[in-house]
Amino acid sequence: MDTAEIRRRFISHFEERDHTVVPSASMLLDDPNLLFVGAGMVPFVPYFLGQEQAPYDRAVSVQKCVRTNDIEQVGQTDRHGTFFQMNGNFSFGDYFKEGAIQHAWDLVTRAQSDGGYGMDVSRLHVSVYLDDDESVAIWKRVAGLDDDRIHRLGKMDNYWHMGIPGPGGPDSELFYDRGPEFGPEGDIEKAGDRYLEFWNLVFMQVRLSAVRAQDDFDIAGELPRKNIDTGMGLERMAMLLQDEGSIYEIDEVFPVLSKAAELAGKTYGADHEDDVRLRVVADHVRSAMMLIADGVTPANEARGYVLRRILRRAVRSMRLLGVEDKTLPELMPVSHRKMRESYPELDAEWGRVSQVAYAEEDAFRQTLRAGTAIFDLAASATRQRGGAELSGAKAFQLHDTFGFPIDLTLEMAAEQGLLVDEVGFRELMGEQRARAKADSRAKKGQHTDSSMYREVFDRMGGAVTFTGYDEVSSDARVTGLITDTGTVSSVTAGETCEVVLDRTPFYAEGGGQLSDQGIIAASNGARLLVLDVQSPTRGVIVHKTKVLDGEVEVGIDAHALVDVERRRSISRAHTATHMVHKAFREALGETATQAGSENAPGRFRFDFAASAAVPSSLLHEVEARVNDLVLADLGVEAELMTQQRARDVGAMALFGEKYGDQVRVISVGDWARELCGGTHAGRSGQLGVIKLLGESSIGSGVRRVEALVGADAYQFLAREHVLVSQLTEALKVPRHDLPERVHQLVERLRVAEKEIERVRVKSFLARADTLAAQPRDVGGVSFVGYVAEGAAMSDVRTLALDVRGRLGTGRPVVVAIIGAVDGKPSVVVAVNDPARERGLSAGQLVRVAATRLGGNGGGKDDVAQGGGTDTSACPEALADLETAISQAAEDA
RNA sequence: GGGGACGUGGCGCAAUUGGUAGCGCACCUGCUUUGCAAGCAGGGGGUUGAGGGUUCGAGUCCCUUCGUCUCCA
Repeated sequence: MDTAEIRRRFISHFEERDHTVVPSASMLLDDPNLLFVGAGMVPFVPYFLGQEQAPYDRAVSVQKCVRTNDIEQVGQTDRHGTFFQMNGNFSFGDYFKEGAIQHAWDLVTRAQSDGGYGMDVSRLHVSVYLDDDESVAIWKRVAGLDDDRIHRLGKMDNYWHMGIPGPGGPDSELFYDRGPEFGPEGDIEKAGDRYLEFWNLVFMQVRLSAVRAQDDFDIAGELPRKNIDTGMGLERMAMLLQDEGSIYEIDEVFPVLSKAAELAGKTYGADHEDDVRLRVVADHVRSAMMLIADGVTPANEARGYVLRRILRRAVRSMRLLGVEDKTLPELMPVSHRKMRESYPELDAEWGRVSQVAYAEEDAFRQTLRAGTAIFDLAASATRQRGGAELSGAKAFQLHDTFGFPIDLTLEMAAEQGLLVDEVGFRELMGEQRARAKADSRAKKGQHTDSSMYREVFDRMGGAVTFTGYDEVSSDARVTGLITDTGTVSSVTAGETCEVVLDRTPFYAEGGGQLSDQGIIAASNGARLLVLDVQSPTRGVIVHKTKVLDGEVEVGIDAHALVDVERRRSISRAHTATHMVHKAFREALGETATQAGSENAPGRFRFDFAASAAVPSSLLHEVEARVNDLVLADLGVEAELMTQQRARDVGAMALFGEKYGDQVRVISVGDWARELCGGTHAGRSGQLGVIKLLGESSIGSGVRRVEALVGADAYQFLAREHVLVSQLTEALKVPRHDLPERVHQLVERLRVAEKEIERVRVKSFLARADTLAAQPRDVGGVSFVGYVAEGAAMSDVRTLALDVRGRLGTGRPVVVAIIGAVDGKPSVVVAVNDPARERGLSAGQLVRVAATRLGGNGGGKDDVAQGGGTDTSACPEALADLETAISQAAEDA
């Protein structure tokens, strides 16, 4: 049974049993604590935590997941993958243990001809939590299992919680006995390879008040509504039903492995190390493809970094298999062909996905080239020293600074007959890790503590109502006050504090739109100035305020009043952003998706995916297009609809990013539709005018345009107009001749300045002849000392060298020229070879002169320069030089 | 978020303890030649990423900032 069929059967099994089919959420849920969705239940967490009311009692999903904690394990075992799919059925206060076990057992054991998985009952085992007699009884009754097939395990194995105070409960797992060839009969939790766990049923029934460790927590009481959360690893199931040895050999993955083996000229199964590499390639290529499809781009931090690492590990593994040519263009299409049935959106995104992946391979090859050069240097230096081992520090530097992977360093060193100090390398890696960990701990203490928001949330007994789509002022009640010290009951004038209201018209910063500002007026006359509005956790909107006057306490009634001008101005920018987004997609193709934006009063930034700089002609095209549509005065509508319907009407979005049923779609006429939670203008005509200011790069593959809208755009254009008028007046040419005229002027000025410089140097050097004609004899040394007023350092130097040249090398010569600009003297001393042989050094002599000038100097033996601060001392400086020369002559 | 490295003509790179910013390729002009990266002569092109500081003097040392590459979280 192929993987797509397994997922189909899973979904229809539960759909037939009244479960709502929920599409997979994006792996990028907007939770700052989560890199990626790493379990099937993650999108449902707000329901389990009671933060939101689930819109259904029963749900079924197949969730895309990525886990990279044990990325080093990939390929080493049979069942570790970075990307995997979690089949899950969920009950929110509906059926409990009996239902969950019943549904699971039925699907697993029902005949394949009857829509089930048809697994061999004699091979199935289950585990339950130690004292969960209830589950044991159900398993016996429903499945008819004997005691020897039901294993009671402890908290480490069979108790579930989220690691934080909240819901928890025992769980029950289903195992499949793969047979004696995978190990001896025995404890199912120990013999990892023989008994494979493939389905975990979690019975959420208690509330935990404290969690100290997996097996150390306090139970506060029963949950009022008990929930079911299950997870069946789709890849593991496929591996069992297809009777393959590992998840890398199932129908969705193996073709990539096979293609990689073909490219490398290897036979899978022939060599353990090669096998591991092939598995890594097969796994990583698929993970990377799915991540990019969800909107991740390679970067040096957070999610982007994880993707980069996955892609580079794939390329690197191919290299270790002996393939140095580009490999992703060969491999990723294979993965695409296998995954498109379950993920049709891959087809629409394929252009962008492949482009991003291939570009990253190119970037990595560039890094490897640079790293190889540095490695070669280090290797030859090591050999020259007579060493046989590359130091750990060097290996670490290659890795840390130049991104050169350690396994490649090892491989290349081996080729050159060198060892690598791996122990030293790992120590340094450990130090780096410790540094980063210590840092993130230090940061966590002060910032990410959201417990006080949760406290306020619990007290409210529900989410804050956002009224801002319909009104800009609302009556509300103060439900929470938070200051630096935590939650407080009141604040007074002058204090800054965070205010939570039960309902608010204030838009919290999000979706690229900046927050509203305004006033909150309490019923007792106190007023608060709202500076910023954020939503630190789902369901809570926090106003960052300064108390202007009076005293505010929790529970008081208040009137929240948004600064309307600012709101309108921001809304115009937001609508303009949508229009520009759509226009870019028209002009550049659907790959030009939004990568971020900022909507501020009167201006906006729009970042989007593009492989190269956008030509200015295209910018003009986009600008003209959106301004046409501003004039067309299209209506702007907001509408709630299902995800499916949003997709049908062609709304732009990364689908699956929200798990909720309803999404909000903003339409500009019939032209642009986009998922959006922001506020907008009523009609496009209200935007007035949109002016794009320019385009730039903000990272590989991402471009940014900045633009003005409305009054700000008009003012900008008006200022530009004035500027041009001033220029035409000053240059006395028609407007359209301005560029040519300026170009001419600049060119003529350049030529003229060059000519002046040439003449100036020539006339300055004219005196060299005179100076060279009358050197003074100082103790047998021909000495020329001269003060050139107004001459800068470079002129002084040229003159000194010129004069020295004219005096030849027939006798000792010392030339000293002093110039002065802006009251600062500079001096150059030039000495010829015969003079140097007599022990005269330009460096020493210049110090004598420069010291007298109130400064210092230095240089080489033949030419040296210095400077000072006292122009009036020039004659004395020359006199001192003469003394020093005659002194030296006497000593010699 | 925390480290490391690097920012110098269009591109690739140099520049001794701080002491006139150079080289190759590309470009322009002329000559020579016209068979696979042609030669010769001449020439143009730089606020050394930006901003401060130290110094007589900063590409070089110090601080701030921006950007690129990279590792760790």
